Amino acid sequence: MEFDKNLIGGSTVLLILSLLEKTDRYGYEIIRELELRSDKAFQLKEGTIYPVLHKLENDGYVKSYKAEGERGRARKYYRITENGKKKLVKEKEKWNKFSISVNKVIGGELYAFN
Amino acid sequence: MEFDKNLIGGSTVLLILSLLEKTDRYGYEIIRELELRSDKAFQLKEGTIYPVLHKLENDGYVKSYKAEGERGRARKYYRITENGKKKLVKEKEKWNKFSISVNKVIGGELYAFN
DNA sequence: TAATTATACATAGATAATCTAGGTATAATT
DNA sequence: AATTATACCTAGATTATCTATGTATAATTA
Repeated sequence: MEFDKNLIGGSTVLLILSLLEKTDRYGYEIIRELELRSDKAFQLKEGTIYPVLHKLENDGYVKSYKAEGERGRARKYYRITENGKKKLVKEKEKWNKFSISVNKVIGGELYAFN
Repeated sequence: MEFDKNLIGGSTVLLILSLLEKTDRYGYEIIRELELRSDKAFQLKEGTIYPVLHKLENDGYVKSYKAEGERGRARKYYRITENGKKKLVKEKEKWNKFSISVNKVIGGELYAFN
């Protein structure tokens, strides 16, 4: 496949970086946000998201910092880096090519944002 | 995730059944056809496609039969079954929900068939 | 005519993404 | 005091795809 598993097997990197593009967020929040925005289609597990965030930080695409929340335990916020923004552009391009290709094969409906 | 890995990790089942919906095909042909239709975006390996076809047959979604080709070794054609057609409908629905959700999260462009 | 190439099928083991299942820590609610 | 919600973390299981290799047949090339 031309698409690596980060996209096909997992669009998680694309989704996480997309959220971080607009504002800093913490892991737990990302899960809730994805659930909300996707109408419950995305229900990422904590066991999925935290290792991905660690890898993203390790790869230099995001940078974390600690901050207190109103409730519960202290939060670890993630901010997208310049490299992360470049990565996001590439991931979006891959997703576009991938989804267009799938639609070509399966018959090609039209999908609008709403 | 609501989407099982057959879709997220692999849209192969969706792609293969979509091709078989129109006409019977053999494995090697499916690889070439996907490559062609996707403008080289999909370049499935034989090590991927044959095990998937075997599983699809085992699950009753396709049925195979032998036939001679013009060149090379004898071909093994696959025909989609009634259960396979039902499966395809579900896989398409999942793909639609998935791609719409991704587009909502990443900003929502519009993707047309062409 | 011998070697190579293209076609065509097949499988074992490696790799990697996600999930399961457990754990820790803190504050609010019951 | 116990439970619930928030918030983080990781080890191991599961599974999809790829890598690598092998077999078989016919056409092409040297």
